[in-house]
Amino acid sequence: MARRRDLADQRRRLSAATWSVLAERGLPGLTLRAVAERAGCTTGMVLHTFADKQALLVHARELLHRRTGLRADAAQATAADPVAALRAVLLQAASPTEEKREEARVWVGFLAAALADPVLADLHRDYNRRFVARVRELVHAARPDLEPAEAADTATSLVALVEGLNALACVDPETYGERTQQIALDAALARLRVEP
Amino acid sequence: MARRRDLADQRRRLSAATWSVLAERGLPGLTLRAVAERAGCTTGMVLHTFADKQALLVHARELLHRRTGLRADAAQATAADPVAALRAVLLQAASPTEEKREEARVWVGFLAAALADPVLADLHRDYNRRFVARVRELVHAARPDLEPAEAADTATSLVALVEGLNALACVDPETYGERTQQIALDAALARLRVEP
DNA sequence: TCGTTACCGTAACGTACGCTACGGTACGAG
DNA sequence: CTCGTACCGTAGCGTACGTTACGGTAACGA
Repeated sequence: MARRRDLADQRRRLSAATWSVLAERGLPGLTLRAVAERAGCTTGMVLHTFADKQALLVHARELLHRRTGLRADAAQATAADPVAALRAVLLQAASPTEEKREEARVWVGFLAAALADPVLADLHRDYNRRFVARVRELVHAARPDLEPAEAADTATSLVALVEGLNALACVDPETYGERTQQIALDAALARLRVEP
Repeated sequence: MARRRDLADQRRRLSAATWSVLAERGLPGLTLRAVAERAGCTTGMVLHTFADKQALLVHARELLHRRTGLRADAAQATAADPVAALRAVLLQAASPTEEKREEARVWVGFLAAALADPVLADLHRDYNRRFVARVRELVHAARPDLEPAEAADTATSLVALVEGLNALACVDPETYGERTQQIALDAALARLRVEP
């Protein structure tokens, strides 16, 4: 036996480097060499940790989803009432701050990559459906009187609004600033507080 | 003098080929060779028509914007009342049909390309702001009683919803089908019909 | 009809990519 | 301390990219 490595930690570091490069240089700049340089290692180490580039992307995508999921759990848990929980979950999924906007750029990059890669497309679809399901349950908790179909439509609408805010904030953070995103979300949520 | 070419037509054809490749193969598959093959010519002809790849992308982006703008004009003109005009403009900007979904994939591709290319980013921001301005005026026409700031917030919200529907329909057309998109838009527009 | 010239296809250049193979190196076991 | 092995950096392979240069070709004026 010889020296052992922390494989999980390496994968985590390389995924973080992948996000960083993707946010900064975009999809065309996401090369194994760039990821290796950002992680402070070589392409040899990257391809000893992941079988190929797609495996790296898949792991980075999964880890990103898990991270946002945990953040959503936290936001949901600390909220006082169901409406506040719904608002907290949606707000943290949007990208008001610069840090979140970087995450939104990563999200757009993965979305564009998914258009050419069926595996990434499956992941994207799965994860988005899970997010819709979470929002749907929160909508149901906030407004138990709504029909299931109505709650589902509301959830897909809210998720679309959030992802639209993310996409637009990527390229025009001035128009889609923190205040604007909060106002947009609160306006959409206002329909849940009063009877239609 | 010798044979003359229709430069504008060539540019139009190559831009159409660019959209087609971008929708089908995604951003990584958008190579000059693929565009040339789709257009039925060679890379030599492409680079005699455009100075370089970026010029081709910029032209394709501008033409796409002009096309969607004209379609929005048409939708707006045939509507009976301001609310109907607003609804028609937003619906045609969303992607209910398969044909529109292809356009949405192109839109996502350009968005991702804009994250790495400042020129494309400028175009994207400009065009989106113009779309927001159009929607803002339609909102004002539909609800003249709203404060300007309120109308602006409503417009940015509606645009975000539409683009979110587009982005999500790209990767999950089942969840974000024609009916769902219409319901989402109508629900958002319902707030404009009644006094808050 | 013929020469001129704008046009574009062909071929190849340099570069950077994903990926592989091999050799050196550092660590844990004995 | 020393051996053996798991690990990873180095170097380079083949490929495909954007771009360029040049020669052939087709159309227009005369």
